[in-house]
Amino acid sequence: MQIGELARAARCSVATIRYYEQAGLLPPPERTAGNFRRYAATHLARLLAIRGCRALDLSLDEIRALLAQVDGAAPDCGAIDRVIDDHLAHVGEQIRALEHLRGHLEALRARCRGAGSVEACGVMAGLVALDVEVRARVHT
Amino acid sequence: MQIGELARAARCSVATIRYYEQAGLLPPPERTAGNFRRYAATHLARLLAIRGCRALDLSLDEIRALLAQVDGAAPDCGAIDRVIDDHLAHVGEQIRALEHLRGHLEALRARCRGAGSVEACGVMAGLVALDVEVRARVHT
DNA sequence: CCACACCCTCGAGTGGCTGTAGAGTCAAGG
DNA sequence: CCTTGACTCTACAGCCACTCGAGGGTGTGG
Repeated sequence: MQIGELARAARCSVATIRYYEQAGLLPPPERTAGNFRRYAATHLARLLAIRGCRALDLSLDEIRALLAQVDGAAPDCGAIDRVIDDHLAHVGEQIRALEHLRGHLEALRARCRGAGSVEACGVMAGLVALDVEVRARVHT
Repeated sequence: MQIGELARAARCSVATIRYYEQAGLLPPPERTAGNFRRYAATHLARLLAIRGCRALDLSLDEIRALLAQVDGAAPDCGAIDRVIDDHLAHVGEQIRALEHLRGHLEALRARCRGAGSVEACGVMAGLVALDVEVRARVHT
């Protein structure tokens, strides 16, 4: 299987696959005489797992840790669960933060009902007075 | 007011202020004889508005558009509201996506209740079979 | 031999900052 | 006058998870 076929099978771009290889997530495959990458079924399985993790919004670092567990001498199911649990907590936090944010936005929106001029509207004034934490980056 | 004082007043870093200036969000202030930036009250108001927008997770591009409206000859309150509305829709979408994600994570988590070995656990198998769209980037 | 689809590497760009290096400014205290 | 220390300046590199482009090579069908 060459890279384009693998990309189609995993529904990601060719560039992404090469990036994962360089990032140490996907082991370097054999090469043909013409220096093309030639992948085996194991590569597809691993790539699908990586894409599955990405779909769950795990960072590449978290995925690396997971894969290291799987590859390790004594793979531990508990460690995997811990990553999932941590991530679940993290996602819950993000949802809460966004809902908080939505509340602020709605309150701000309610200040203006087509007043016309910016001064009469009050949205800008509301922005200046906003005292919310700037939202935490997704992965930190 | 020099930059450190402004940073404390707006609760952001000095580097962030310089970055906003370079990004064209904050107008370049006067300079002292020693080349230090000297800010006026108008700068603080504008910076607070920018930080308010960032707290609402507006992108710098969106903020630029908002400020251009405010600065323009015929500032239009409707245009401002449209930005807020668009962003509200966007935030709603993000929340929905995250809740969807949480569902998947919980389902995956339920596959393992401390089975012990990775093979028995089934989380990895679930990952490979996951067929979710990789989550859309926040600003695209 | 040519067209065409595919592949290769390398480097730069994205957003919204943060951090570092190396130098300059300024007020207070000795 | 000199030093100390807090503050400031510019310029550049790094973060994440890719994406895009340039400039070339490979492989297959006509």
